[in-house]
Amino acid sequence: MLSDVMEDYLKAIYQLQRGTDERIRTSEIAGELDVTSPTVTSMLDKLEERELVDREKYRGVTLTDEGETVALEIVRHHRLLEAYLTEHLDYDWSEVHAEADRLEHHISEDFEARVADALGEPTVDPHGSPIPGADLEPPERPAGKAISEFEEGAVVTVAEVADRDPEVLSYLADRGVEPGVELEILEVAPFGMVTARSSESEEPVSLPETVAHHVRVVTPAEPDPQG
Amino acid sequence: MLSDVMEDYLKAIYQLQRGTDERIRTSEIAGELDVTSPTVTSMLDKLEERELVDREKYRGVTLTDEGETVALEIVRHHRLLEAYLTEHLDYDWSEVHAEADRLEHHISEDFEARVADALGEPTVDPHGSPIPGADLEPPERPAGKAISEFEEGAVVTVAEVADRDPEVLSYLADRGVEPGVELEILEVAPFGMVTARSSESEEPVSLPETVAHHVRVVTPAEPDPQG
DNA sequence: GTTTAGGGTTAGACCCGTCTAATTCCGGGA
DNA sequence: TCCCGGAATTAGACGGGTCTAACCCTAAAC
Repeated sequence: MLSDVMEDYLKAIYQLQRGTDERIRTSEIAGELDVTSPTVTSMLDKLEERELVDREKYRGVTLTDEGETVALEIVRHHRLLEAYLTEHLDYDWSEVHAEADRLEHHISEDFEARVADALGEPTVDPHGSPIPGADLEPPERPAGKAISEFEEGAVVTVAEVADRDPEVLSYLADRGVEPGVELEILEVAPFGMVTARSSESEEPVSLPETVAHHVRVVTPAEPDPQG
Repeated sequence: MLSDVMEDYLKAIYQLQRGTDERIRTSEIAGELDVTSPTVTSMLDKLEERELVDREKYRGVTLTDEGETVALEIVRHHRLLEAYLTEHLDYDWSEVHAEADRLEHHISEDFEARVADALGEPTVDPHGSPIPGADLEPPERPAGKAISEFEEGAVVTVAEVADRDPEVLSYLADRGVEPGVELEILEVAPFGMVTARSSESEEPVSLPETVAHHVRVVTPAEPDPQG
């Protein structure tokens, strides 16, 4: 009987925690959900009360196993919806996020199962992000590394584009940067900007640091390191 | 900027108004939505404030044109979802109502349009209820008449089964009472119970008054009176 | 070891949707 | 016409989720 809002907090904490083992701080959550810090504090009180987060006052929170399970359920809904909308309702890769956000709290278990079935139990969504399984076990770490960690001249394959801004996604899609595409890295500027060329396009793409940060790639030699 | 709850009230008023021109009374809405009368009164204050209902204190409400438009939008969502779930996600006719209720407030205009397109712009849902058009003009009255208004021996075609209880719907579906099926009326008891036999089944079905009330039928001679 | 900047928490308020208890209105029967 | 039962409204409370203003803690700089 968690509210939609509580689920949003748990999901936000999960996303912020992604990859790291760090505690998540009040202000990060506030930024993610676009609310004020006191609002977050009071919600953390409630989540702690329900044993969905572990808390150290003034030092941030971690999800408990139970909290993580709830978050994974929401993430599973979100990513299944993204996949379904893309596959069966002709949505574009760049448009699905907002719709999935609207719906993720409101589908039944039955709906979830039917959608998963219609898609053949997929394990990644259209952005290349892993879809948690029906067992809600925490999935392996995301594939690959941020593109900015590679050197000039490297040839890599896009594994995941985790940005959520439709404008950014359209920009990338227009230039052939999407999961599965091969990229040659042309330049890595000291301030984190990456320039690359997709094998399917003449025009190079420039990815400012904030964007590059969301583009994860694997090398052909190391197709999926799994952590 | 209407809340989900406000939309629920408008939809409830619309459904209760269906067919009639009567004002809808506080207690009817309370019963429909399973809240108390004072709760309804206070919500009616807000809806009146926003000019979504016309109100006469102590005498019930009517939807304004604007209120009706909002209600029609929700009803359109609901019935498109029912049709989509039945057609593309293998839901049974009797199961779709609850899922559509969950989702109807949370789909975008874009989603609505894509679903309508995927279905070929349908005009009735799986229960035979008319789906309001994208223009949100008030649709014609429902087809046909309640089955209890016919006499013994009449042969009629089921146009609509507007009940929402999955148990009732399963009962009817099991005995072949669904839109499009031909029925021979065997008996109409004075207390409103109707017994009939579908052309596809040996067993007659008995419909208690509360169920019969939701089963609307047309005669072959008068296939769709449209009001 | 002190100071201090900046994020975190507490205090207190507000709106929404709901409830129960008390009051008021409406309409039918005498 | 008056009364009365049933329905509607008003009054007041509450929990959820949010805010602003004020205060407090932490950690880094000195």
